Amino acid sequence: MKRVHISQLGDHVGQTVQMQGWVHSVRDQKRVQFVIIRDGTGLAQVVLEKSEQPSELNEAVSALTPESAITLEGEAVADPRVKLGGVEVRLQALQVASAAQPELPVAADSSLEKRMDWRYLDLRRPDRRLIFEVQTTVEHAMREHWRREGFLEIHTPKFMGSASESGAELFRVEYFDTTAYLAQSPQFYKQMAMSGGFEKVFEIAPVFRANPSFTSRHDTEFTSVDVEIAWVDSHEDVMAFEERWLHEVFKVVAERHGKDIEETFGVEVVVPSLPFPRITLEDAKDLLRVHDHEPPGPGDDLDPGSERALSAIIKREQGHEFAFVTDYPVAVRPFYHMRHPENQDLTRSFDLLWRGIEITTGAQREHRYEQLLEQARQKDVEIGPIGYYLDFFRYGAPPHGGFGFGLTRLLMQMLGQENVREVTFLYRGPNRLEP
RNA sequence: GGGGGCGUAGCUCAGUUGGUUAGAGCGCCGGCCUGUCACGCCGGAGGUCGCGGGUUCGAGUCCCGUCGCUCCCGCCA
Repeated sequence: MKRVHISQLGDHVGQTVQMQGWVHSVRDQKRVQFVIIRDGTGLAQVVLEKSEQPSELNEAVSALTPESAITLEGEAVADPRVKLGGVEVRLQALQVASAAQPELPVAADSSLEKRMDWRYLDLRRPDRRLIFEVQTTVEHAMREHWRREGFLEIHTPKFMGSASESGAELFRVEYFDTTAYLAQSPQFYKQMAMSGGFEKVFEIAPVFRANPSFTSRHDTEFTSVDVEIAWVDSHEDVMAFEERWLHEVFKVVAERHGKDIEETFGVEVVVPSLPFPRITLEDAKDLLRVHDHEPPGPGDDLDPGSERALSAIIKREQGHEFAFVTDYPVAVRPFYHMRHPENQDLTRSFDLLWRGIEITTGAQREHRYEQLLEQARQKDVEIGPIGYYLDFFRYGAPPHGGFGFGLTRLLMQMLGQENVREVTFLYRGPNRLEP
């Protein structure tokens, strides 16, 4: 007997098949019983006639509780009466692998908190499943693109002896007789790869930030997508890579899931045209003022409200959902961002906004040892603990740049979700360590 | 860390100016129903109104405290 996934059922009409999945619902009538079974590929109707004297199989169907894990066998039959795909399975045998207790603790419309408490039940919903189908496609498309362009994948340590200077707070952990810190970013190590001669590297890995942030787009552990590229002339080369790469990723997602995403979440996956708009931070502030949105003061980064407003303006005026904001002042960037040769107050840096939120921070890095040392001093960065990092630049470091990219923020915007928790397999925040 | 909002049945919520026995929909349990597909119909069970204190003849409702959640700001991806 052939074991089939529900999406393949149509190819097996007339055959006896085995299916495995969860009880989606049971409609137990006088003369006929229906079970809707669900697996990772979809929903299917299972039917069983009932005579005056109910059979053992009838009794077993009557006893099914929603969300029980079952294996069943039956004949796949085409029947135009079946609204669910026109095919149903005439039940012949049923095994309950694991019965669900009656009264589920969550429903699709439950609060986010309750759904997080019972995340495994939440994830069984087909629309939640789609999120992770898309995530898998996104990461795969990213990797394909990287490999085509000769990138190497690296896995950097998550235990560190000192901060990686992202500005975020550090988690301290006991480490034998000393203290270690959880990595906030693979920043220093991907730069080491540059000095290691790898030229182009990427990493998709967790990062940890001890910020007590209570917003819909922050968590204490999240998946960061990191890229670093050698021999760049400026941050422009980094942006050129990122837009090309995202264009490709969006193309793949749109082709493979565009229709499902539109039907399920009501949002269109728009493949962004090249190049993405670019605007300096100061020009962005001017643009906001022209449109009656008061931006933060000189020298300050954009606040979330300004980011939303800027995205909306650029979308309206240029028809583009993305925007690179460039040339941030030294004050709001880490010491290792390279400065503009012609203006020492500005960095060769950028953020990428998509649909109003920041999904990337990037820059050309300062690869000249003396200059880097000087910039660290100017920012009052303690040199001692990062000596190992500074050493990376003592014996021939190529000019390089890169970016960090928030995978969950991308998915949240792509799928019209209002919270990164929805697109995170298991969310970690200031008040959540379980499940 | 600062500010706003919310905690009532398994789930989502309503609950008037403080007033008898706290309600609805969904779900659950039982019965009925000739193919349902959001099945339908009838019946039933189910509550420490987050927790503690106060005001009052009387508190789900008012006051104070506390815990939890959530969103915004700050910080960032």
